[in-house]
Amino acid sequence: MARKTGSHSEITGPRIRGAALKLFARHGFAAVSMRQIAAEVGVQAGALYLYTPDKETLLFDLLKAHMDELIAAWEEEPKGDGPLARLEGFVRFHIRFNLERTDAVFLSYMELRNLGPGNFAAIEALRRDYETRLETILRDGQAAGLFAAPDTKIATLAIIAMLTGVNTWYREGGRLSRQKVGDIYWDMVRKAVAA
Amino acid sequence: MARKTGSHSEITGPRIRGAALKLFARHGFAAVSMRQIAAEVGVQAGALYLYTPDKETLLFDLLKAHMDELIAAWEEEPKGDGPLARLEGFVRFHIRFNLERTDAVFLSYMELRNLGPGNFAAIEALRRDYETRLETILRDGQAAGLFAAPDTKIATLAIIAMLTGVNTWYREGGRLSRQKVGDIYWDMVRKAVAA
DNA sequence: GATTGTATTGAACGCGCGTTCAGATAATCT
DNA sequence: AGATTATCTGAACGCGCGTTCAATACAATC
Repeated sequence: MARKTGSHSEITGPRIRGAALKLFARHGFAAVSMRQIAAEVGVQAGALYLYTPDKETLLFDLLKAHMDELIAAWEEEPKGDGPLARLEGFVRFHIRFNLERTDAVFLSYMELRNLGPGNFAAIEALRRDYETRLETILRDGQAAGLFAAPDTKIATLAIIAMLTGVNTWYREGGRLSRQKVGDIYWDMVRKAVAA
Repeated sequence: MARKTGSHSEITGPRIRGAALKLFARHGFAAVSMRQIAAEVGVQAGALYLYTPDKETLLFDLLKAHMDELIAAWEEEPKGDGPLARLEGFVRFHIRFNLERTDAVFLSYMELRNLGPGNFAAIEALRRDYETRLETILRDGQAAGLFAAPDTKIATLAIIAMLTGVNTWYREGGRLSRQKVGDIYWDMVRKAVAA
């Protein structure tokens, strides 16, 4: 036996990444075996090595792709006029984007420790890159006298932690719509850094 | 060979829990073997089973003890006069307590998924218990017209996520003292829920 | 319809896993 | 001093791990 009818690498590759993302997020990187991922896709474990050199690289590729997409999506987001509108845009964007990729967000916060030093540094750099975009907004607002955060670096980390926390409790079809969640968090963030 | 001079269960038990806490936090529950824990303590793997029925229970006991201590410590904290002082007390307490137990906090947020349903529910209940204590403060302040959070339940989760985030970046001997960190976060929280 | 190249299988590799338990040793008790 | 009890060792159990690779089946091309 070998390849089944209609199988192609353009299909199997993404399916492997999708299965790995789902299983890693659900059970943790170390708790998921290559055989489980293969079973989810419907191939034998050996076939995975046509698409990744090893298990850690599979994880790294998922994290790297997520961070790249996060930054790219923010770059394509329409920029508001002035720091206040830009901050509102960031708050709503971050919540919206993260709620659409709960597995990848979970992975990014949980499994960095399973990367070797080089891979770890690469993801960390992307994270700092993203954070800097928020901090720039805060500093601009501070300079314009619109904000009065006691420390823009800490405020950046505090806001991101607060917004990312939405993923831990939000459930589709719950008490609040995504729109309303955005409204609530924007209200709190706006006041927290207000002059 | 068997027991070495001066070995006692009152010493080995805590040492096992300490080693497990450190290693689980560092590498993740699934990535740490019973043999590694035993090696850290200086005994053979079999000896661990004098102190825990299995690996998952060892994790559960660590998480349970942490949550119990968190709630007990908050109960013993001097209560401020009125919602505003109580909220300030909570903010400063949460940061201080969590910074003193980084490993346990990390575990509590990362490894819940490695518990069976019953153990998971027990820890979740304790977490909700702790959260309720903050929400009560917010609701009291809201009733007194001191606060104007758009949604006390969400504000509770947002504040806790923001405060717990301190553990991800704070380093001893860094730019900011613990006191200053408390000041900064209290400023942001106070304004975020202000009327 | 034969040839070529790609995608996949299935078996195997050495290794470490969680857990059990009979036996050995040190501390304690009578 | 001798018996008892608490503590720990060391070997073993079956099992699944990540990874490799020759063999193989299919698709595409000629």
